Amino acid sequence: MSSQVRVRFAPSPTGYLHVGGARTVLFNWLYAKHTGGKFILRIEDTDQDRSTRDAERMQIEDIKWLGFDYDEGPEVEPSGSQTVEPSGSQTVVPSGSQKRGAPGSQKGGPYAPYRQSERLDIYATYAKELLDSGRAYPCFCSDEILDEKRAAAMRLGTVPQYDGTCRKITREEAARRVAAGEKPTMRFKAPVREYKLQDAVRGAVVFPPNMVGDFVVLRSGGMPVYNFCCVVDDHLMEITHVLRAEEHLSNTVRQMMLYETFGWKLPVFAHCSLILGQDRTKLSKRHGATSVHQYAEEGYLPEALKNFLALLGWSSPEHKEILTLDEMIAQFGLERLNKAPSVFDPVKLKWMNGQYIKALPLADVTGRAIPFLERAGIPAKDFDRAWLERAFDTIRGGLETLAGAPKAMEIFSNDEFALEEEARKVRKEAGFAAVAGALREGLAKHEDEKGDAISEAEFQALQEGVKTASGTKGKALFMPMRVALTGQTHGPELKLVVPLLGAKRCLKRVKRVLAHDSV
RNA sequence: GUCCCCAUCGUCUAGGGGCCUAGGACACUCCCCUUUCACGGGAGUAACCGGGGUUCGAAUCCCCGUGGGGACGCCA
Repeated sequence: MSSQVRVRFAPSPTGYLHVGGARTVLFNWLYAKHTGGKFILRIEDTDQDRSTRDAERMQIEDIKWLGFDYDEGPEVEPSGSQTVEPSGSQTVVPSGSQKRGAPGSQKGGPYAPYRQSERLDIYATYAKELLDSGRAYPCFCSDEILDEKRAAAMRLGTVPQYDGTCRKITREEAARRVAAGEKPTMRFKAPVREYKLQDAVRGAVVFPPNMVGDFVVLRSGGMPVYNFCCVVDDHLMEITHVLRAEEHLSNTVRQMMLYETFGWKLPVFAHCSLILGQDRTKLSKRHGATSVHQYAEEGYLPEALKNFLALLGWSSPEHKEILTLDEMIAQFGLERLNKAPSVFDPVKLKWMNGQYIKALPLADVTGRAIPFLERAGIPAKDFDRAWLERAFDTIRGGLETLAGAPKAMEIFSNDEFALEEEARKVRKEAGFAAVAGALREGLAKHEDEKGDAISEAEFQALQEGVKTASGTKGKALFMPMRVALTGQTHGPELKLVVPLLGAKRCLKRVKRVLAHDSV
């Protein structure tokens, strides 16, 4: 039980969830599922200027849209979910019968709260411990002086780091200055020695002595800072593996110092390579679409996005490209994490999304396309569902995103279509009138005798009639019919389109195209 | 600038001393299927950053160089 894997995703709620974050969630989540461990969501909102509840809500929404559930986190209802017992010391309470406040049933999970802004008293305790033991000290240096010194160090070609000026200040003097209204930060006395990290993806990483100076653990307002909270929380929440992006690699030495002074066991660190934009710099907003939300809106499927992201920095031991979630869970491991950074290729994502649109159960994808159709003014919700699915099935093969559905579905939804450029040329061709005319007669006759419904076979028979009546065949027969029926020179097979449209609408369309000026 | 990390087709990657005249996928080109478009199938173009070692043998191991990235915050 105590050896159970516990991983976490710890975003700062300062904006949407971006694809890099999404991949980090994915890897953590996969690892938890793979090992039968727990996946925890922790909100790192100690930067009060930038963190918002709105952003937090958005990120959680995106995480859920992607299909990730978490075992512990803010606002997780404890009943019904298999919440873990802290240190395995509690008895398991049957789900549903837990009382609020009972051990192991706190809101969100046994290590609640999961929002750092709600854990301030915890950090205060540990900060005090550092101060009392002389491992940290108040620092009264102003921003201006610090900035100046940093700039000077850069110019000199050394690592800009705090010079320890305030280490010399006595407790008495510090107390006096605080009483006088000064607001110090609290700095941790960084030990000067080499630190060796055994990283699960990088291998042995050596941080030389003097790599970092005394760093801030408490802001002047008393608010703790990332490196400090992260360590305290990971320890308290019994996180066993820290899977995060490489940008945190050099932070790790600071965190190791903290683990060391508190005498806490280090979790396993796994720093995966970054995702880069086309220009090979860290993927960011200026590279275009980078938020998960944006991809959702553009008609990408969460399955496709997950699959694509999984292959950025990880590869399947079976060398597969298209993997189901279950396959990913079964095959995921830290050993196959790639050290080299990878460039995000939106073209391949698109391709993969198309693969999923084609492969997912028809009823499922059709359902997901409906909002896109509705948004484009196609009242898909009102259509007969079976009919909609059949229609969607004829066009899904050509779709790369769901956002393309409205345009593709127009062939079925819009009887008042305008002729495309190429279609106009076809209409001007000599044989057009004969074919379209024969088609009109055939459709009128069908409607007269058999009504609106027209089967695939019936349409093909009708087509034979048009063929003989117009004396055309092949493309000369086929293109005019397509144009008269759809206004386009391409699209799904007519024998599939016509039965879906019905004789009546087909007739109406042909008549309209035949009346030149109307289109 | 300093420190850390990284280096296989344009991109994602396989490979971890002989199986490599380097495999797959996206993209691109061509062909086939198709009375359209797409889908699908087939073929093709295209890579081990450079230099030194180690070794009978290096894409693979070591060193140096070069290139790229990241970090150097009272951001995370």
